[in-house]
Amino acid sequence: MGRSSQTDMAVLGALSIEPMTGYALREAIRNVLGHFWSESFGQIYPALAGLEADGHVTRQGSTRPGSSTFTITASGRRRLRELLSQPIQPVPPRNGLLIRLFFGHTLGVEACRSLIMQAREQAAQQLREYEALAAQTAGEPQYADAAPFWQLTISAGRHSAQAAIAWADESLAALDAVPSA
Amino acid sequence: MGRSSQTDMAVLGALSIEPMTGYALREAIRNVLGHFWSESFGQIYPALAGLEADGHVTRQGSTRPGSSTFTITASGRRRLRELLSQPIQPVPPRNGLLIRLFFGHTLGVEACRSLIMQAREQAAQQLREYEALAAQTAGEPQYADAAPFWQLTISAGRHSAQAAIAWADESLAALDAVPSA
DNA sequence: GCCCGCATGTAACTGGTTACATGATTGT
DNA sequence: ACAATCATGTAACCAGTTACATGCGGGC
Repeated sequence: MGRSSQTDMAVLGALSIEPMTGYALREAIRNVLGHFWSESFGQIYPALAGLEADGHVTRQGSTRPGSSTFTITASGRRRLRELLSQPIQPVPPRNGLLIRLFFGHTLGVEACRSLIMQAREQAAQQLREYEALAAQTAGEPQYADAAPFWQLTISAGRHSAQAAIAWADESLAALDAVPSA
Repeated sequence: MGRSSQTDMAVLGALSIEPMTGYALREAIRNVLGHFWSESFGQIYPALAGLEADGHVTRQGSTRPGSSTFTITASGRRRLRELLSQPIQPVPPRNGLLIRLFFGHTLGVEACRSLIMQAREQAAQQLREYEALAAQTAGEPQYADAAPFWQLTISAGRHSAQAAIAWADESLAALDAVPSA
């Protein structure tokens, strides 16, 4: 199978903004939703095929490779609203950084310090990307009614990156007080 | 199968603090690591069996149900250090809240507002739990050398919850400026 | 005697990733 | 001509969850 309502939601959502090929869809999900969502390659095409069978999307151009774009239908928009309204599926947490720090006494203070610095740099990098993204989003008048919502997601990323940086600085200072084995 | 080095890391880590039964292990992972890690029931026992076969843990008491506790061996501790030193496996993001907000124009302003308020309350609840946890951790002298590291993970949770609250408040204000369809 | 919590395990299923296979188009 | 990129798909595999099956021991 490899088709879940989660994937359907992302695919229909992307197509609700503009019609695309499957390939472009994959790029759009990576580049635009990438900061908070991901779909693997092998899910998008089966999802599109299923959505087409259900009449939620139609295929323009031939079935033959190289040219077909997918367009969302009215029933597809209805389905999208339905999917968006479903309760959020909680994801079981799996934070590779925090579990290593939790066992930091075993891992060693120096390794912990280096992990935290690494995390700090990643967050700083993300922060720069969010700033760029915010500016870019503000400058595209054709998506005026969706833009405020996009800004919410960018703002979430910014807050979380800033929190990560503040935490990292605090933590590095705290580690200085720990006897380094 | 159902056995990954990730699970081994969590199991060995927990047993490095004190010997436990498989059942207690599950509880410990849920209650103590729960804020940033999870292992499902069906993974723990196969992992224990595998670790026993590899000589990383030993079983005290009989094989018969009801009484055996697992203890980490010297080779288990070595293996744990090895696992903790491995590069962090990046988890593909799947944020159910942000993807709904991204398509907020389709979902509707009111539904978005309600999702954000929900998220805010969850974060506030978590914040209270972290405060309690921090106090509790500080008051247990037998784990004195591990406690500073545990505080790091609690601090991470606190920062992230605080960021979520600040973001939610900002976002609710921003939504007031959006024409409510 | 019965139910509940502790304890150990297995089997089936699902969701998701990776790698593979194929071919068209475009630019150098 | 050759490489890179666009494009569509499938098959095999893996990780993780859920539900099921079983039994002991203690309290009501």
